[in-house]
Amino acid sequence: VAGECDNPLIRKFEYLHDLSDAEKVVLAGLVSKHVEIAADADILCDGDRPRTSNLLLEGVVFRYQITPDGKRQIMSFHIPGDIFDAQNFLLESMDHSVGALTACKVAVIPHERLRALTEEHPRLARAVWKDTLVDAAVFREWIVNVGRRNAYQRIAHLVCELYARMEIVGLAKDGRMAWPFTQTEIGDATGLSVVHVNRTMQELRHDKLISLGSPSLTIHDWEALQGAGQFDPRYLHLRPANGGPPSPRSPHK
Amino acid sequence: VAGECDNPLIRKFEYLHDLSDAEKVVLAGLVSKHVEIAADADILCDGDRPRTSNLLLEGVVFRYQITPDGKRQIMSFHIPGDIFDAQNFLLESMDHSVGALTACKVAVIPHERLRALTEEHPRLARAVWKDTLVDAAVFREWIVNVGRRNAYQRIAHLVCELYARMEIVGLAKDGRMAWPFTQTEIGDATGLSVVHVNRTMQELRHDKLISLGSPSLTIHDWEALQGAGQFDPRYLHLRPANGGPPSPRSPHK
DNA sequence: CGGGGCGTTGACTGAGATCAATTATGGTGG
DNA sequence: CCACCATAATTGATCTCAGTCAACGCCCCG
Repeated sequence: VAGECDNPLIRKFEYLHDLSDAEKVVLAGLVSKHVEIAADADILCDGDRPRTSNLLLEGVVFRYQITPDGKRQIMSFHIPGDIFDAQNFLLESMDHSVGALTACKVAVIPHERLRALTEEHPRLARAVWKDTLVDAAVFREWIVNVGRRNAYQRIAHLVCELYARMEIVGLAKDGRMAWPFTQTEIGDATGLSVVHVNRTMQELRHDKLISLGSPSLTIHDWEALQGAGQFDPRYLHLRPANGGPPSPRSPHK
Repeated sequence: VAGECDNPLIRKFEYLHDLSDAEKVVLAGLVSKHVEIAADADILCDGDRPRTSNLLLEGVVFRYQITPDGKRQIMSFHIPGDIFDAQNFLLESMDHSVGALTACKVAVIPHERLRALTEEHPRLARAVWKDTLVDAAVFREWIVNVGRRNAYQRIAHLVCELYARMEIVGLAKDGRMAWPFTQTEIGDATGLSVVHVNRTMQELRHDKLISLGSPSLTIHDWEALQGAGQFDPRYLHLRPANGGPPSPRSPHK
C-alpha cells in the first residue's frame, strides 16, 4: 500500500518514528503534486510568508543567510525526506532563505493540509514535530562545529553527518555518497574560506580518509573520519544503531 | 484568574502566541511543584533520558557541550519563561548538557502532563511546538554569529538578543538588563577565548555602546549596538514591534 | 590575611583569511 | 571533434584576527 522505497519521507520516518501502515498511507498522501526546481534557484527568501511547506523528494537544498557585509552562512543541508521548511507551519515569516543546491523535486504541502493532519493524527503530528526537533539538534551540533572545531575537524564532521543522513534515504552506501557540493558551499557551511576548504580537503584526501570522484565522495576510513570530526551520531536521533556506514573492513577495533 | 506577571511562561507566550484566558489557566496549572537549583549545578547531562521537562521560573541556564578535546561550546542561554528542554518530550535522550548559570527555580513538568496537554489543547500544543521552533531559529542565528561575524559583532549580537528576550519577561528595561554572565561564558557562547572577550567588551565600552555595573549591563546606544551586531530581531518571532529597547532618545532616525 | 574566581594586560604565535593568479573541467555551439 | 567560456579547483604569498601563555590586580569570603 504505502510506497516503501520510493517515498523518502517514509523511509526516513521509519528511522525516526514508529509508524503503523495506516499512518504511512496518510504520509504517502502528502505527496500529491510536486514541483521541479532548477539548480541554484531560491526556493524561499528571507521575509517570505509562505502558506505551504515543502517535502524534498529529490535533490539537495540548503538554508542560508546573507549578512549585511555580504557573507553567506549556510545553516543546514537538506536531502530527500526532509520537510525543510516545516517551521513555516507555525512561524509567520522566513528569517532566512532556502536555495536549491542541485535541481530538485519538491512536494508542496499546504498548511491547511498539515493542520488537518496534526488534528486528525496526533501521532503523525508528533512525528513531524519530532522531525523539527531533530533539525534543531543538528543546528546545535553545527554551532559546536563552527564554534569549537578547527577546519579539519569541521569538514570531517560535516562529511560524517551527511553520510549518516544520506545513508538512511539511500543516497549513500558502502562508504560512497552523493557529493554535489562545491568547496564554496562547504566553506559557507563550516565558516571557512574556499581556499582553506580546498587545502583542508586535500589534507583529508592525503590522510586517506576520503577521496572524491565526480559527483561522489568515498569514505575510506570511517573510524578515522569519525574520530577526526568528533562525530557522535546520537544527535541525529536515529532509531537503531544507525549513523555509521559499514566500514568496508573491520567492524570492530 | 491566570497569574499575569508572576508567570514568565505566560508573559512570554503572550508575545509569541494568541491565547485565551482559559488557555492561560491551563498553562498556569503547569506550574505546580518547583525545584531550586544551585548555581553551577548541572540540570541535565548528555545521555540522560528524562521523563520530565523543565520550565525555568527564575535564573539563567545554558545548554552546552564539551568536545572530546575539552572545549566547551554553549549553544543557548535560557531565561525565565523558557521550557529549555522541551525537546525531551519527543526525543529519547539528551545530546547535550544543561547547566545552571545562576541559582534557579524550575517547574518540573512530567511528560505525561505534556502529552495530556497536547491532546486536550491542540492550540497549546502548537504554542509549545512553536516555542521549540523559535529555539531552533535562535540556534540558526547563532550559527551565523559564530560562523560569519567577528568578535565585536558576535558579542554585540549576543547582547542584543539577550536584551530583546529579557525585556519581554521583565529582566530588562530602559536599556538596562540583568547580566550574570562571566566572560568565560560569553566566550564559550561566541566561540571566542576569554582574553579576546575581555578586550572586545572593553572596546564596546570604550565605544560607548554598553557599560557594566555589578550584575547588570546597560545599553547606551541601542541603534549602534544593533548595527554593530547586525541584529535583526525578526528571528525571535515576537508578536508586535518588539525586539528592541526604547532607545532613551530618538525613536526614529 | 590567604586563597580562589574573575577581570585585565602584555607579548608572542598561529590558524585561517585575503589577494591574486593559474589550472582543471564540464558544457556549448560551430 | 574542437575552440570557447564559465565554473570550480588549486596554488603561492602575505596578512590579521584571535588564540595561547603568563602574569598581575581586584574583590569576596572564610
